[in-house]
Amino acid sequence: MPERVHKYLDGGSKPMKSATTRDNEVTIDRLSGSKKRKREHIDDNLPARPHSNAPSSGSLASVEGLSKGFKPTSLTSAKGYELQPQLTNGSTTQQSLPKSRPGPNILANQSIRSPLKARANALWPLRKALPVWSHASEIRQGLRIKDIILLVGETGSGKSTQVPQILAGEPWCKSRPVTLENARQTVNVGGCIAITEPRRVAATTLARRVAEEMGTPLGSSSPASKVGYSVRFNNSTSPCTKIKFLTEGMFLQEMLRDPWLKQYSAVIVDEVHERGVNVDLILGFMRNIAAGRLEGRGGIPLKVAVMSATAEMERLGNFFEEGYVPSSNGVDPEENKSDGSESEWSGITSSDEERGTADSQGKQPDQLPHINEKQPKKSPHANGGQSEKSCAHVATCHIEGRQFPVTINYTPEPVQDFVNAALRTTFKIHYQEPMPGDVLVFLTGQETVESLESLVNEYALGMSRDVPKMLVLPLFAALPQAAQQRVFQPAPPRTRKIILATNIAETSVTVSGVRFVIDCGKAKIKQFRTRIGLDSLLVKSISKSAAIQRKGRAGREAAGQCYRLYTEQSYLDLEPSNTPEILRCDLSHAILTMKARGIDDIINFPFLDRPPREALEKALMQLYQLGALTDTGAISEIGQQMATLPLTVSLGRVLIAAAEPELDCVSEVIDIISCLSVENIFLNLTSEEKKEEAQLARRELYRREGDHLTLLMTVQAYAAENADRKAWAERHFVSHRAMQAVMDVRKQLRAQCQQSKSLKGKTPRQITPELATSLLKCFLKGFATNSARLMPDGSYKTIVGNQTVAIHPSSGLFGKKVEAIMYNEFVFTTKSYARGVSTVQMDWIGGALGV
DNA sequence: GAGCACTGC
Repeated sequence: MPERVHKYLDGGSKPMKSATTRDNEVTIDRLSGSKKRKREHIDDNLPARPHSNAPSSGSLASVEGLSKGFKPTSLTSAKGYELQPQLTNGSTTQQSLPKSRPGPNILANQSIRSPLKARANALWPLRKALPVWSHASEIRQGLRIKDIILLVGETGSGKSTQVPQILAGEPWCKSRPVTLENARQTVNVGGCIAITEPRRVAATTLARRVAEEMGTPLGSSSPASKVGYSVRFNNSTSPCTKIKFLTEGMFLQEMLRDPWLKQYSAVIVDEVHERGVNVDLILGFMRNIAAGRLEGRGGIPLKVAVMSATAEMERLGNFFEEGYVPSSNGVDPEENKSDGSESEWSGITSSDEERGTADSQGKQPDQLPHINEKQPKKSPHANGGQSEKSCAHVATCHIEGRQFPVTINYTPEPVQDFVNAALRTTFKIHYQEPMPGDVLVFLTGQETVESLESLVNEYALGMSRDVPKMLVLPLFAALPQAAQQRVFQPAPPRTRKIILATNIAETSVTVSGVRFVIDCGKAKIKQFRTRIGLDSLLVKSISKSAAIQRKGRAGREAAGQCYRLYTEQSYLDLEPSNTPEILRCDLSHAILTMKARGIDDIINFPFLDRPPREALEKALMQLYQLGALTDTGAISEIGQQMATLPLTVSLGRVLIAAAEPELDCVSEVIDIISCLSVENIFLNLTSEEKKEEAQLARRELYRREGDHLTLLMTVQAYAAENADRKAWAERHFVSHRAMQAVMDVRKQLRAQCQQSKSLKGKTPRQITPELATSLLKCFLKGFATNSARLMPDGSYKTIVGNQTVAIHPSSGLFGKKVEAIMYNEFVFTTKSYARGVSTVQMDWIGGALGV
């Protein structure tokens, strides 16, 4: 049953009328009722096209002044904190104080001496009003008694900023000297709290905010700073850091140096519901440490807080409880009896095992025999046994969020063309809903965003002059930074912003001012097919939790509305949550990460969601072939080196090979690898004219050996440009933003290779054919299995697997026929493509494969 | 003659 929409102007008595609708009641079923119609048709909800003669009848009473209360928008992080202009240079929080912020008079005397403290005091009432504060003692108490707490907190509960501060003053949160079992030396354990975040912006903005709230300088700006952060390319901590925000990747990197996390008393794992690969690894490591013997920490417990926005409490709870269950085999009898709780937990364990098996069977019909999940635990640590036997090891706490209600509208019939449906809904909202209130449309990709953009703009030209204007703003990751920023700028008066976004707006970016969300119900999702080593990127239905997340974007500042361009039944049929990334990606990097941190038995690692055995074995095999693992499956010296590199396993292997004396091309390989690990550096041009122009401009960069050498030429030319690199990039139709990222990665890799002595300071060399050959042979050390040969019919077939593969049109070798090719990526879109392609000789491939 | 959602070290 479609919801009827009655909307009236703020404070006005007249119904808001659509310029072309006949009455003030509009049902959304018009959306689908006209699905067969061509877009050219002038729908009831659409204004006349400019070239059409249809008069735009109807009037909008008193639209003047509707935008009066319009709230200027600002760039906010995923956490909703305003990003101050000084964001990137990261200092002087006091300068970024908005002048309008009322300072409390009672603190006036202090504020003269310490602006930091004054600011902190001013923020105090805001903090106290956060929903999380009513749970502060519950959280403290939970972690005093137990070592693990699960916090489910909806958006706006304040958990990411407050929980670290709530815990920082706890008696267990201090540095203590201990003597380790095997070593005689005394080390300090604990004192600091780590908070992991999936994204860099979140880590830096949260750190800045918490520093402000605590009245302490941020990070490395002062040796007395208590709050810091650590993200790639930017580490800002002090000797006094007590609370440290890290990206998940950085945290795993720290674990490489210290698997026992000795500097930390607690680890807070934030945004667990997003379920990236890294967070799954962290959860497994945390379970092993928290429930283990803590021998590497001198017996001092590691407190763990797991924070999630969705209530997967039960699963997470079971997951951690299982860590304490002594496995029935391989455990000392003496230790077994020390814990009487085994039988109590067996119920939880088996039910979870059943569910886990059922889950995986849904996707993989012929599953291998069930693998025992339980780690062979030697004994629960000291705290576990002494508290009440009936009490579990995991505390839980539910924190309510702060979200305004959002009305949901479904279509009565399935929608075929969601771009068309989104177009109609956008105008329907624009005509019927009062200002202010921006519209956020979730689409699948650049293509759908751009096509809706031109459609909306086209129809908007035909709107009556009484109607507020529309400002259409595309938003996707590949969009140049300046264009992305437009989304955050306030709209001109009497203008409604229509933001057309990919799922970048679901988590990474928050736009304020949005009161209407249109959700097409689809997204592009990447899936790795283990058997053929192929990555595919396909449009799929989103999950229920993603639909809820999208809906929530309408209710952040006021009550809002969400228009789902699908039926209620389709919503009910959606998968409950996103498939965790670990079940749909290449596992080689994850496994190398585990091996390098001392996990020998991958099959028995505690995965929250266990990848199919086939995927694990495939990844182990790849690592073995690359020389990262020995015959026994232990990590090799090469594997250890690879794990420290911020690269995929294949690229890491190439970089290590480059230092071999007979190849000796580290500097050049770094240049190429930096490009391959960054988004496309060549601008995607749409018009034929521009394309030809670009081809001409890039001619001096082009190398006939293929894309690898072309990238090298480009980096060298860019790096040699000392006058104006931006202008250079523009002249050559190269993305300046991408090149800046390339230079960051290049700098990091060069520093790392200088440290390991594999890179000696050398000036750039002339790229001779001999050097080119060395480089390509070097890349084959990591990519021999990514190679294909030319068949008599002119197609290419992969050497391993005999799959047909075509050279991607973005490659310089597109349409060329050569003996054999090596490629960086094997992707499926409309068909199987090789991207990042160079020509190689068959005997090189044979040599690299060891045939 | 195609087209790439989004993170991260």
